[in-house]
Amino acid sequence: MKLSTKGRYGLKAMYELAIHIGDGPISIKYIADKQNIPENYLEQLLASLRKAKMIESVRGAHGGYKLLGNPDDISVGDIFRILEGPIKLSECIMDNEPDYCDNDGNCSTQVVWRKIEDSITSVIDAITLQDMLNDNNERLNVQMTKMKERIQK
Amino acid sequence: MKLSTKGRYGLKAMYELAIHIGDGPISIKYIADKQNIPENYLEQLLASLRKAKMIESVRGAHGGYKLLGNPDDISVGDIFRILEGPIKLSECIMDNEPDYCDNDGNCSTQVVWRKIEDSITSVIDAITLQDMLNDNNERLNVQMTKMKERIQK
DNA sequence: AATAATGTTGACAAAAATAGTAGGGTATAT
DNA sequence: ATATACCCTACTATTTTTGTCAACATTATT
Repeated sequence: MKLSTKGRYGLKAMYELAIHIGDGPISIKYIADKQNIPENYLEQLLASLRKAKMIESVRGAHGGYKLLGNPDDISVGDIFRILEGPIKLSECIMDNEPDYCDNDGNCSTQVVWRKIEDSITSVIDAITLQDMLNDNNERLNVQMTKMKERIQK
Repeated sequence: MKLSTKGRYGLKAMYELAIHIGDGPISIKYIADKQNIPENYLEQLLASLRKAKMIESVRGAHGGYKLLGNPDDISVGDIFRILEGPIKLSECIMDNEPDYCDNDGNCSTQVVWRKIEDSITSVIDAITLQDMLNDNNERLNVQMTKMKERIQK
């Protein structure tokens, strides 16, 4: 079980935009370089995010992308659902064939899938871009403190 | 984000074996029919589970498979890890290149992956085959009660 | 007005993973 | 013996993922 690059690249790109919020539009090229993502591929991901109104684009020279909305209001789940589709590990056959359910192990496994889905959903919906920025700041602070201590010796 | 058929088929098969625990060996064909899985494909999955000592096989006529161990001791996580590999949504570049970490958004996203992984792991390790059997019994009981009520009217 | 930087779009293609098939072998109950 | 059933390996088809490319549209700058 692993995540596709869409989700990974997408989150990195959005995080990069969150870092540079207020800096004017950020170009695809910059994000691609910084986060090591193929430029032309990233282009497609950003297109999806733009259509979903999560970012906006500025065309022409000095153009690029900006977050649409506050890092506090954008969750990892929002991004994933756009790029990876809904969190659905397995279809219930009942969805398509309402009259049929053999009830023989299928419902039992469905319960399992649903529990996993719910767990993933609650995690990704709880993390916002702002949370990621905060986490990173904290991590940097810890590093700083360690370095200072080492210098003082 | 979805699960591969390996995990889905595998869990169904193991559940089927759990239902028939104590009944003597259950054949691939029976499981395949019951759970609607291609027989030859299921064969491969069961081979993996056997090599992992989760089930044992009896060859020859009237042969088949049996759970090795108690439904209480077999978790969904155990099954998944055999069939789908480890729950690792993304590699940390540090794993391969210990000297390098650009620390620029990568660690921040890593934290996210890890949280999701942990959440999934804790769910699938908490559910055993016995839990699934119990859930199913409960579901059947509820249905029974409803039917009785309807008949009494 | 010309140019360069940048996003837009849609089609195409390579690579990898997934899912399934096939067939010849081996063991065992009857 | 024969039928049943697991064992193993190789192959193939399909789908998904991961890109690549090229022609185009928009805008800042000179």
